[in-house]
Amino acid sequence: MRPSDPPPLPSLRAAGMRHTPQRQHILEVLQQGDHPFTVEEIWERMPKGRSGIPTIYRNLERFIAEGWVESVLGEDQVMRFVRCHSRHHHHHIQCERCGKVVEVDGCALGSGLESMERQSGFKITRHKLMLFGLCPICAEKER
Amino acid sequence: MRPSDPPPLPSLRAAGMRHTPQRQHILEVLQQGDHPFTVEEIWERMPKGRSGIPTIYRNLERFIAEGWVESVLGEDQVMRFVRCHSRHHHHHIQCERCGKVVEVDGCALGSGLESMERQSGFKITRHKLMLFGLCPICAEKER
DNA sequence: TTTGTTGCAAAGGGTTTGCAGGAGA
DNA sequence: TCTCCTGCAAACCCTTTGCAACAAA
Repeated sequence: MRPSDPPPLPSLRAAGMRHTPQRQHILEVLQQGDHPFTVEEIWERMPKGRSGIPTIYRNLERFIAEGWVESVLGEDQVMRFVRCHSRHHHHHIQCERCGKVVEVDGCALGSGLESMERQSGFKITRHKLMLFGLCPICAEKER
Repeated sequence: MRPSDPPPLPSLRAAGMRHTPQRQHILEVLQQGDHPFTVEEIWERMPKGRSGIPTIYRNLERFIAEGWVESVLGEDQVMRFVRCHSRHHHHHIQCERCGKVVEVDGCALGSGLESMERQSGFKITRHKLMLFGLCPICAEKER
């Protein structure tokens, strides 16, 4: 579990991007919230002067390409963006009550993949898994 | 594996819907193709007279509510719709080359879920998994 | 100074809504 | 006949594009 160990902000420079306040802010917003944000939510949280929506879209696209951010389509069919803590294979679990998201390293599928390959005859190359449930705090309240 | 055992067309009547040619056709299109279709692709395949796009959206929404159809967002960020063969828990595997989709009954996660629960502290209640790979035919060509 | 970035405005494109006419039962 | 359903057109809304001004290095 890694609910409270934010990774350092990635180096824009190292990824061949110029450092701009807008990029810094987008990453900070995603960094600080522990749940996915819509583009509009990110925009609302941008400091004074409020950057343009297109800037946010353009940068999210680059951050996703770098593996710093991931997009998830919620049940409400709205696209949201989360900061990826790990660059390795991982999955996100979102709390259905408070929206909090944590990352789980590694893959839950394991031998399940082989069984699905046998069943289907397919050679499985990649997958996208989104998990939903109750975080420890909300689970406690539920009882 | 169940690539070629289409379920009977569901009973519109039993679901409280009137039987209309449009509904029949939408279900038939999804039934016959073994891969997800965009709304436009369904529309192109509608017999003579071509129904309206809104009709397709409205009906897909109802079919999804009935569990007859599932929506999947492809890697190209386009929404597609597939016929669900099973009403039980299942996953779809899509061939990255030919687009064919098959269903795998049951769940590949199994004990992986418990491990993720332990790791995260979350109580996992549901998940959405999309698998990609190569179908037997395309895998053969690949070699 | 050079070139990548931003912001604005407008275009784009998929999806939804309102409403009157039409079809199922 | 009574509703439900469809089709059209328009509205919506999220996302992308073009372009000139701006700022990082």
